[in-house]
This record gives sequence, C-alpha cells and structure tokens, in this order.
Amino acid sequence: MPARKQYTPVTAAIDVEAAFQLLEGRWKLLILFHLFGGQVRRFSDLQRLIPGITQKMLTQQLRRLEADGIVKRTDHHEVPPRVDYRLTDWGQALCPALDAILEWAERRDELGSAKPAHRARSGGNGRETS
Amino acid sequence: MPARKQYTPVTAAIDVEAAFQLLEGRWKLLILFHLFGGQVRRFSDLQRLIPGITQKMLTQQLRRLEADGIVKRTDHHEVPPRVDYRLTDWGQALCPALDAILEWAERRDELGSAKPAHRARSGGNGRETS
DNA sequence: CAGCATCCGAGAAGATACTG
DNA sequence: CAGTATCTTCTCGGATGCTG
Repeated sequence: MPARKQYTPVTAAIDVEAAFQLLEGRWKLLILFHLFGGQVRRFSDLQRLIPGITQKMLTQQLRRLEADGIVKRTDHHEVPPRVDYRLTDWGQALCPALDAILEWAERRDELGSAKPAHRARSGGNGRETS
Repeated sequence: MPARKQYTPVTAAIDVEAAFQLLEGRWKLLILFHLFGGQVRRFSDLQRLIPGITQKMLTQQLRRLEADGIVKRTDHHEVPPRVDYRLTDWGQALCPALDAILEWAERRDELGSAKPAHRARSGGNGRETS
C-alpha cells in the first residue's frame, strides 16, 4: 500500500478512534446511506427508509451527525413542521471511504478466510410488521 | 473497476452494517493498528501498546477478530505461555480502507466544517490516574 | 410533522481475583 | 505469560407518552 502517511502507532490510533467515533452506533451509516448522492430527505422520509429505527434514535443520531458537521439540517419553520437533512460537502466525501470498507468486506471469501460467523447483532430483535 | 457497484440503498446499507460490525467497539481498531504491516505481537505486547485496555477486553476482542478471520492467533504451547497474533491476509487488506477513513477525517477542516465538538467518549467516568 | 421526556432492558466495558 | 470467571457499571437502543 502506498501509504501517504506512516502509521505512527498510538498517534494514528487516536485519530482512527476519533474518526470511527463519528460513525459509530447502529444507525449512523444507514442514515448516511440514504443521504448519499446529495439527496435531501425529510425526517419522515428517513423514518420510512430505515425500517426499525425509532424517532428517538433517528433524532439523536441526526443531531450528532449535525454536530459533527457531517449532516446539514434545515428547518423551514412552516406550520406543519418541515425539516430536511442533507450531507455537507465533507459528509459527501465519506462515500469513497465507506466504499473501501465495503470492498474489503467483500474480499473475505476471495482471500480464503471463508468464515460465516454471522452472529446477529442483538440475538433476536425480530420485531416488525405487526 | 471503478465504482463496481451501485449504492443500492438498503442492500448496501446492510453490507456496510455487517462490515462495520466487524470493526465496532472501542478497542478493535486500536488492536488492528498495532498489527498492521504484518507485525507479530504477543498478548503482553498489545497490552503494553494499548494503555487502558484490560486483559478481558484484549482477549475478548482478539477472539472476535480471530473468529471473524481478521486476526490469526498462534499458540506456541510453551511453558511460560507464548501466544502471538498477526493479521490474516484479509486483515492486512483492511489497511487502505482505514486509511481512507482517516483521510476523510482529516479533510474536515479543508472542507470548511470546522467543528471542534470533541466530546469525550466517556461522559463522566473519568476514573483514572489515582 | 418533528420532535422531546421518561423509563427500561441488554450488551459493552471495567475492576478484581484466580489459574495452568 | 496468557488467560478465565465473576461482579459491577455504563451506555446504547427500544418503548411509550406528550407537545408546538
């Protein structure tokens, strides 16, 4: 790898920790995916697009993403409330990086480590479609 | 192959979720960073290199990384126990992907979102150093 | 519609003690 | 040295009810 930067053990690790903190949690990536490509989504859109998320989580994560400068929130101050969300420029720049992770994940088989080990995140949150 | 895959909203999101699950948690990335470059580390090395981690966490995370095929564990069955860890080929392949995240994180200033917002991970268990 | 407030359970993480 | 076992704590995420 043509690393343009040395992996100074601890120092770099701190950076990575901080970077990944921005994306941590169960829902952040899902939300971001629905905003990629410059799409503008309303709160209810996202809620519909991400089955299983609660308002609390959606609000909470959006607030964090906003505070971190990844997402831009626009409140139209209308009387049936209308708020929409879009990625900031920086947020858009995340796209290729996530793609790199995806590509890596897919190379699992290709590189011989054929491990299923698909332990579910929460054992059984199989709640849905009443 | 550039952009060999479309960002199919939900489908891709599931992939990413699964991929990120492999790296989630407070310590996995730190551990991986100390193994990057094909380095071979003993348990005690890692413990020394990662200040603050407990044996429990180190063991637990190493086991997960091993189960996921990212890390290879070698027990030398000697009498003062000697075990070492290294990345699998697949694990090594993660390096550039993480680098992409790092690069992205660093572009924060460059792209105008000059947000400090450096809220610490642990809100108030600042229980350390005496 | 787009939240906020509150209560609750599960899992992650930490501290500590013990072992081959 | 490299763990395992147990107990406790903390944070995340879920469920529900209430507003402007």
